[in-house]
Amino acid sequence: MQIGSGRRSNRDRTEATRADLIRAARTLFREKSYADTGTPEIVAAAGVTRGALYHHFADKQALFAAVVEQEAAMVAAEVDHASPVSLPAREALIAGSDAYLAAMRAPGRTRMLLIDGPAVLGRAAMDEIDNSHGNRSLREGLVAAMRAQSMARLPVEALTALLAAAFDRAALAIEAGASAEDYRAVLVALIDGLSPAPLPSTRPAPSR
Amino acid sequence: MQIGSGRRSNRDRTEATRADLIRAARTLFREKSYADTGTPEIVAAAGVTRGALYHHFADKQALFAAVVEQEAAMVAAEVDHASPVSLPAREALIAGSDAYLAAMRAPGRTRMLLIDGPAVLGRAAMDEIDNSHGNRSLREGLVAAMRAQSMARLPVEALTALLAAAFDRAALAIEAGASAEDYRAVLVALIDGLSPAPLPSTRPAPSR
DNA sequence: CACACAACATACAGTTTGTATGTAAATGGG
DNA sequence: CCCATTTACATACAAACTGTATGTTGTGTG
Repeated sequence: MQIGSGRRSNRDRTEATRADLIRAARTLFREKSYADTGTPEIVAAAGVTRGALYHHFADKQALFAAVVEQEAAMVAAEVDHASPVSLPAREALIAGSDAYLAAMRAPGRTRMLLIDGPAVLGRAAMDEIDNSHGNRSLREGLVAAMRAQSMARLPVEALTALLAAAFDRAALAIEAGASAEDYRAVLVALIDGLSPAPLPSTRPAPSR
Repeated sequence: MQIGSGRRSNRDRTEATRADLIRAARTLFREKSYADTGTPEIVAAAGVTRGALYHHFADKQALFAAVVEQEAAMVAAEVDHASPVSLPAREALIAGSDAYLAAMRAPGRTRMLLIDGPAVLGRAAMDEIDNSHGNRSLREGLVAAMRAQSMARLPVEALTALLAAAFDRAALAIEAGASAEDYRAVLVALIDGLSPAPLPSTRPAPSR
């Protein structure tokens, strides 16, 4: 039996090969760094040759970009899934940040998205990817909180970027073995600190 | 005339060559990325051969580490110089963050310290470098603020790391062309938000 | 002064990336 | 249905780079 060996359309071939390449590359980029992963290794894992790679992608960076974009979308999906719109603004933000930290625990994600991504694609490109996927819900959550008067009115882009940066660093620290509770407590404190008036019971988390 | 051509001691030779290599590498690493800078180019700029490089440094990474360490120390020195201990805790923190953002405007510093550094040396190594130079004053400032009751008591390591991450991202955004005022305002808001009670007149400092 | 060693310079081997070329399969018009 | 063209690959090649091994010159030392 030959699995789908008959006459495959060109579009199917392309789709399948691209998917194979991206899948193999994703696995390797999660295990090792971008620099430590060679194209011969990738194509071997994908079961094709380097010719196929360079036919479908301009270069190694382009393949990496495709992988990163997909991975960022996956993270964003997990986060969006976990923070329903029904929650009040502050709780939605905290739920979202918890979901983000949980999603970033998948092995290799932090290095790929937070370390190699900016280094290989540049921070501008990473910002674009982030803004088109993950950061959008964060920014919308912040805008909603501001509208609900539960957050100080601040430049939205800057606030989004800096909170996202804090989330990112927290994810890195937690993967490096730091206390997730500590980082969560500080993140919550940062969020709550942005409330114009102190919330009824904004008891600071106990320092470890 | 031969500049110091006579009999140079071995220690002098080593010192001079290492300095030449680090200087040339620093210039190039500030202009281009780590990946785009080859060792042939570095040694040519330094006026030596690759043999000298690999005699004094284990590999390209080790040279990069030396450059990064020096650059991080320079930044830390500029920051420490600009935030005298006489200021009250909050003002010292803000002065320090301003100084940090100013120091990071030196061309190429953000890429080298915030992008390539973590990617090439790993975030663990970068944390070690940061903690031994720049982050120390930040952490001390935070501890002082907590002691002065002008800041919520939070896990110090986590708070230091997350604020540093926000500073870093602000530096990157500003270099990318974002509004320095916006980012400064958000940073100040984040710092002020950590005060347990709203200060009497926490009027945001006029953005420069 | 001679021997040992440090500080290089040169030569080499192995990999990797991107490109150029070649081949088989698919698409589309007549 | 057939043939020309294009697409999807595979193979071969050239260039560059990194790290190492080897050779040479200068320095310290008994």
